[in-house]
Amino acid sequence: MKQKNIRIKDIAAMAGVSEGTVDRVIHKRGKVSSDAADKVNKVLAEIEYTPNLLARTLGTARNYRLIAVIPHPESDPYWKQSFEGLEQGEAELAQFGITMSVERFFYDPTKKESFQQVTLKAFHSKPDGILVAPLFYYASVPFLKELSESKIPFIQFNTRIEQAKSLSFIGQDLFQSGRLAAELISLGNAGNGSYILLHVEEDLPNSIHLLEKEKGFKNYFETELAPQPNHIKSYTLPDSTHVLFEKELQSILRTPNLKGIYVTNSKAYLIATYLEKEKQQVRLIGYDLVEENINYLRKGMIQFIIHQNPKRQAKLGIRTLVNYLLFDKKPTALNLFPLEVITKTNLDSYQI
Amino acid sequence: MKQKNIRIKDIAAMAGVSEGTVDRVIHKRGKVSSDAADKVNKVLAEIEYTPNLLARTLGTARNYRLIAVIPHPESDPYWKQSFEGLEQGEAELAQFGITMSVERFFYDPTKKESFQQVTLKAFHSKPDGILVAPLFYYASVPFLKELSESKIPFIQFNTRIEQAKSLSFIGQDLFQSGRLAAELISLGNAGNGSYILLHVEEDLPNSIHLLEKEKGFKNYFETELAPQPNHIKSYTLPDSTHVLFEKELQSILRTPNLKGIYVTNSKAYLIATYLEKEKQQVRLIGYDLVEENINYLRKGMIQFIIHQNPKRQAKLGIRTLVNYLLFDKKPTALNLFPLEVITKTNLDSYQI
DNA sequence: ATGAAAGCGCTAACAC
DNA sequence: GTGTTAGCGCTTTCAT
Repeated sequence: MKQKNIRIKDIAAMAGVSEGTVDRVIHKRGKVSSDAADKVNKVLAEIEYTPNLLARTLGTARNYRLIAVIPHPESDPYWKQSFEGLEQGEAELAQFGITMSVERFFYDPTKKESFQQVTLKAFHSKPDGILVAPLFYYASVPFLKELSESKIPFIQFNTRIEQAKSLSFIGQDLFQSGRLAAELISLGNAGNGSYILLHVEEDLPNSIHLLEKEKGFKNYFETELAPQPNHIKSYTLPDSTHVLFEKELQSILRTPNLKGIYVTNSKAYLIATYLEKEKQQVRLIGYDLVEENINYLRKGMIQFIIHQNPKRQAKLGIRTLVNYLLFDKKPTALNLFPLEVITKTNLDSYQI
Repeated sequence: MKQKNIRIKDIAAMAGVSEGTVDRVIHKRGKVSSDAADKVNKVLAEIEYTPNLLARTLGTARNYRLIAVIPHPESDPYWKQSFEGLEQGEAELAQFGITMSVERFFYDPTKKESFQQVTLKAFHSKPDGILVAPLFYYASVPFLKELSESKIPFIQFNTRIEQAKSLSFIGQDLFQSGRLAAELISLGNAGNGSYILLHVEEDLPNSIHLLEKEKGFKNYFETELAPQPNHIKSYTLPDSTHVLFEKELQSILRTPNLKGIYVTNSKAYLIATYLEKEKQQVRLIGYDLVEENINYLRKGMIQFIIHQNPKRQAKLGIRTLVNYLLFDKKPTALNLFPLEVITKTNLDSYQI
C-alpha cells in the first residue's frame, strides 16, 4: 500500500541501466543508445515518476540570471507595487537557496525611447529569462520578436502584446474590466443617465490597452442595458498641471444628468479632488490601490476601485519563470487575474 | 561583493566547532556545552544566516502526519471546494518530495455529535498537526483546548474560536463582511428603504459566526447611513423543504418598500428561485460561488456574491502547517482573507 | 558533549 | 554511449 516514492535509482535498477542514463533519457540530454532509451522509456511508461524538485535544485549549481523590465518604481505608486512584488519573489527564492539573480531594468513609462533603450540593453545582456511589462505597443513588438528568435524565454505581465510568443501572460482581461466598470457604475441607476469614460494623462495611441477597457465599457451598456436610453461619452484629459485640464473637466462635469465617471487608469483621485471641491455627487470608478485613491475611497468620493494586484502579478511572474527554468514546468499561456472590486468597506481586507 | 551564501559548514569553521554542534545550537536540540554554544551564538550574531530550506527537507526523513477536520465534501459544494484545496495543498507537497500525509476527517455540518465524534478520533490519533474548521462553538472549545494542552499544533480556518490558542486563523472578518453586504445592498438606493437579513436553514445558536455578520450589517446602516430612515429586520428561515419556509418567505417579501435581501450563508439561490417565480425585483446578496448561486448571478437575480475562497483557505492551511513543522516558520496569528466581491461581470475572472 | 560521516534524490563531471 | 562518483546543504546517527 505505502508505495515508497520512486527514485531515479529505482528506475535505473528496473531498466537495467545506470542512473546517469536514466537522467539523460528523462532530460533528453542526448548520448544514449536507442536500445537503452527504449528500456528506460518502457519503465517510465509503466510507473508514475514524479521527480523530487527539491533534490533537483539542490543538485544544480547553475546560476540563472533573470531580468525584469518595468517602469521606474518612482514613476508611479502602481509600479512601486510591482517592484515590491519582484522583491518578494526574489526573497522567496533566496529562502529556498535558489541562486537566481533578478536584475531590474527600469524605464520611463511616458517615454517610448526610454523603453526602447532599456529593452535593447536587456536583450544584449542575454539573460536566462525576462519578465516584461510591455506598455508601448509598437516598441514592444520587435523586442519580443527578437527574444523569441534568440530563444530567450519571457513572460509578459500587466499589458499583453497578443502576437508575441511569450511563455505566459500574467494580468487581467481589460475588456472584461471595462464591462465590470460599466456594471458597477450603472448599478441601481434606473436608465436614462449619462456616463463618462475618462482617459487621464495618457498618450492614447501608445496605450491600446486602455482602448480595450473602453470597448468593454461600451459593450456592457449595449448588451446588458440596451433598451435604456443611456448616454456614454469618452474623453481624453491632458496632464493635470496643464491649463486645459480644469477647463475641460469643468465642461465635462456639466454634462446633463451625469450619473457616473469611469477613469481608465489610476488617476481617479484627480477627478475626485475636483468633485469634492465642487461638491458634486457622481459615482466615480477607477483603478489601483494607490494612496490618493484610497483616501478618496475612504471619504466616499470614489465608490469602486478595480484592483489589478500588481504585486502579486510580479511575484507570480518570477515564480513562473523559475518554475520553467529550474523545474521544466510550462506555465499556462494565459494567467488571467481576478478583477477585484474594492470599496470603502472591503478595502482593509485587501491591505496586507 | 558577491557574498556566497553562508552554510552551516562555514559557521562551524568560524566558531571552531563541528557542524553537528552548530546544528544543535540552531535547533536547540540540547547536548551542547555553554562554552560551545557561546562561540556559535557569537558567530550567528555577527553574520546573517539563512538556512537553505530545500536542503533541510531533503535531509529529514521524518514522516509527518496531518489531519484535516472539515464538513463532509458532499454535504455542501462549499466544503467540496475546501476539500479540493486540501488536495491541491497535498499535491504541492508531493511535488517537492515532502513526505507528509494529510488525513481527512469529515463530519456532518448539521450535527454537533458528528463533530464531537470526529474530533475525538482526530485527537486520539495524535497527529503532528491539525487543520480544523470548527463550526460548532460549544463543541470546539474543549477540543481545541485539549489540542493546546497536548501541544498538538493546529490551525483554524473558516470559523474562528477566539479564545483557542491556534497557530493561526485563516478566514475572513465576518463583521466586516456584514458591513460590506450592507454597503453593496444600499448602494444607489437613496434612503428610506427596507432591508432584510436572512439566516436560512441554520441552527443559529450554534452558528455564532452568522451573528457577527448580522452585527456588521446593522452597524453599517447605523454608522454610515444613520440619518436615512432605513428599516432593517432579520429573520431565520427553516429548511426549504419545510412547509413554513415558503409561507414565511412570502410574508417577508411583502415588507413594504423592500429594497434588498442579504442572505448570510450560501443559500441565496433559494430566495432567488422564489423571487424569479414572483417576478419581484429586489437586490439580493449572498455568499459563495456554488453552482446555484452562479446561475442566478448570471441571470441577474443575485447582484453580489461575497466570496470566501474556501479552496485557497484550505490550501494555505496545509502550507502554513508545513512551514511551521518543517521550516520552523511561525505564521501570523490572523490571516484575514480579502472580502471578494463577485458580480455577474467579474465572475468568470474568478473561475480558475 | 562533540565530531565524523552517512545519507536525502538529483545533476554533472569524469572515466571508460 | 554508459556507468560511476562527487557533490548540493542539511539532518541524524554513531562513535568517542
